[in-house]
Amino acid sequence: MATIRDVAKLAGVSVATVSRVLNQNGYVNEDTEKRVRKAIEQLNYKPNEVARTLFKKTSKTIGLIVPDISNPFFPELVRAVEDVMNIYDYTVILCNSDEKNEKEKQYIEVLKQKYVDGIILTTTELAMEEVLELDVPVVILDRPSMPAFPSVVADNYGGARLATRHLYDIGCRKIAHIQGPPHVVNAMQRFSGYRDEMQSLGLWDENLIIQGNYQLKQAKEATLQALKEYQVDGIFAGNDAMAVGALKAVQQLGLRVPEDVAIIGYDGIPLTEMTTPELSTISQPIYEMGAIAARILVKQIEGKPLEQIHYMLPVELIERQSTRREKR
Amino acid sequence: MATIRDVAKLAGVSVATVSRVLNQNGYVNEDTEKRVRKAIEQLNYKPNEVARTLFKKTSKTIGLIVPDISNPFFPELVRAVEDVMNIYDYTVILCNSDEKNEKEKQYIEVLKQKYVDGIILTTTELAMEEVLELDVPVVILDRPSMPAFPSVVADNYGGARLATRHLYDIGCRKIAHIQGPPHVVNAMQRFSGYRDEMQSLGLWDENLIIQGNYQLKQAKEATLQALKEYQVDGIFAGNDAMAVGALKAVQQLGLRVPEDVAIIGYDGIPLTEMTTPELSTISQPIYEMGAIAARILVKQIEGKPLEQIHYMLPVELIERQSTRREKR
DNA sequence: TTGTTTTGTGTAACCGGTTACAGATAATAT
DNA sequence: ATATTATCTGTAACCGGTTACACAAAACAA
Repeated sequence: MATIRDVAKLAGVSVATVSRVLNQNGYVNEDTEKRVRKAIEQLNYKPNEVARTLFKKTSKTIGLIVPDISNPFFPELVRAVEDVMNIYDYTVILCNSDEKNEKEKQYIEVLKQKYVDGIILTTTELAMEEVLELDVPVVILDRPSMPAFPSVVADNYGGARLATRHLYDIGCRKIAHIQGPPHVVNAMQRFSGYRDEMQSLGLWDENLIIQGNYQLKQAKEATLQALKEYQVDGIFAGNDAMAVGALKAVQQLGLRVPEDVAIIGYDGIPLTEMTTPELSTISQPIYEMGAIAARILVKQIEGKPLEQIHYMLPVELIERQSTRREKR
Repeated sequence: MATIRDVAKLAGVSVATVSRVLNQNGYVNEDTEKRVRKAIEQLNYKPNEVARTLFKKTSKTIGLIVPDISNPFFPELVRAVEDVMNIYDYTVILCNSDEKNEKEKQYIEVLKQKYVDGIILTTTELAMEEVLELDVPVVILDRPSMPAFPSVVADNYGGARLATRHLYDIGCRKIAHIQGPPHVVNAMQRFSGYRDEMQSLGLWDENLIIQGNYQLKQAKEATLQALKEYQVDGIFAGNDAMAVGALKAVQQLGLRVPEDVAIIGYDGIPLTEMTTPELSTISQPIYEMGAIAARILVKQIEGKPLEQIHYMLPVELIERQSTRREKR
């Protein structure tokens, strides 16, 4: 691979001049520039990003830490981040934390050693001291955070109320909630929305809470159990995977969806359109969340002011077959 | 951030000695080493990976190019690669090529400039000169390649014959095939398997070929069309998303699955368990493919010999409700 | 006792860029 | 005509590691 010194020699100039041509700064005579460009062309010279990074302390790379890319919520998010970063000529290092603090810390350490210019974190319970110590711009994505860090989240609480209310509107009165892991903040926010709506409807009953751990299978089993013990005519699942689990449980018991039990999920992943019946859901603007996170990270990196630090994006009720029945 | 020189000063030694301690090579006196380690501890020193990379020309980073991470086949593959690379202390840069040659080339260029130690390519039709020019180890994943490059693929041809034969075995005689994009090699291999099996069964009829472009919606529309024009009692879809499309089309026409039309997909993504009825499919060992690709990339990087260059992994028929009926 | 090998450490060049600084020339102002 | 400023280019230090090489002391061999 040709180096800047090879180019300089071939063009008969110093490396400084070549560097000036490359970075389009400082003064360079037109003819000189032409010679340099020709040499670059001839040698098929590409500047070494690593050398550049070492000196400039900026790598045109960011880290993106997600719990698990194979969880269907994240691919679209990751795609959005990558798309936007690509526009700004940044490259994305993908890390799977499995929600484990230890793994997360290790990744952050490695990312810092590699001089990443910023980090987007989609994570639960990162000890905040760690993050505070970061000398790197950070954006917290999907998971609500401390006020100090820019963040992009969707309106979990409002979405949960919306979902619950929707079930009420179509006639459900025994509305169960399948809850995500207690240590995941957004799961708790969705639970709060459900609880508050149920209370204000005068329907609150804590027996109607089902633990699903954000997993299809666990949600299915827990729902089977719950349906045997309590009467239920509507289920609000904390995410779409669990909604599918609930759907399977209900169908397995020979009940009809939505006639006997209506079901609504949360997230709006493509999967909800693939079931039979298609699942109603609260759709989060997943791509937009990723894109915004990426954009505000770039702004921070470039030292530009953020006109807004916390983004709470609205969610949308998507009404499909699983809750479609005549309103009473 | 502390540098190696800070450590050296604090420990009262030269940078060379510190470097020796860090890399556990050369001779270092026990006491000296202790002093150095203490200094490292005190300063919370972490070596700068970039400086190291510049000198050693190895970055402990690899590039992973996929068509589109939000296509449900890839998250698991990516996860596998990341998991394995993580074990070997490599970091993964994720790139989405959208199957576009131009984007792919740009990524490869950037990756090279960043001194990645290797690249895993999941791509269709990269002009091979580009790859050949790579002075970086490469593994081709999922897409069959030229003999020169190590590759990991599943048995597309065999899987397609298996799927087709399965439909025959459960009694189907008018077996349609929903085909992926003609420029994608694995789509064509699956088609070949279908064709050969149909021919050997004496059932071949080219009217039974449906274009689905690997997309759910297109597959659904095309299937609706096809079902109106021809009689069909079995559908083999080139991937699972298209199988879902077919399922929706069949149900929309008021036909029963599997009684009137049996359906089988391809890939074995989690989605196939979420539909009603659950979809039979040809399951590829997705995680294993990714893991093997990562391992042979590491081997190449470390200069170890590969005991095998081309891996063709077996696929498996997963029989679920969409093809479950009494065999005749 | 002398020669050889092993152990331990430091100096300085190197990886491939960027840029502060200096010096030279050309253009413009006074 | 001289002072000032703008343009152009090169030298060398620097980013933060690694390692070839030199040298000294200790351990061992003859």
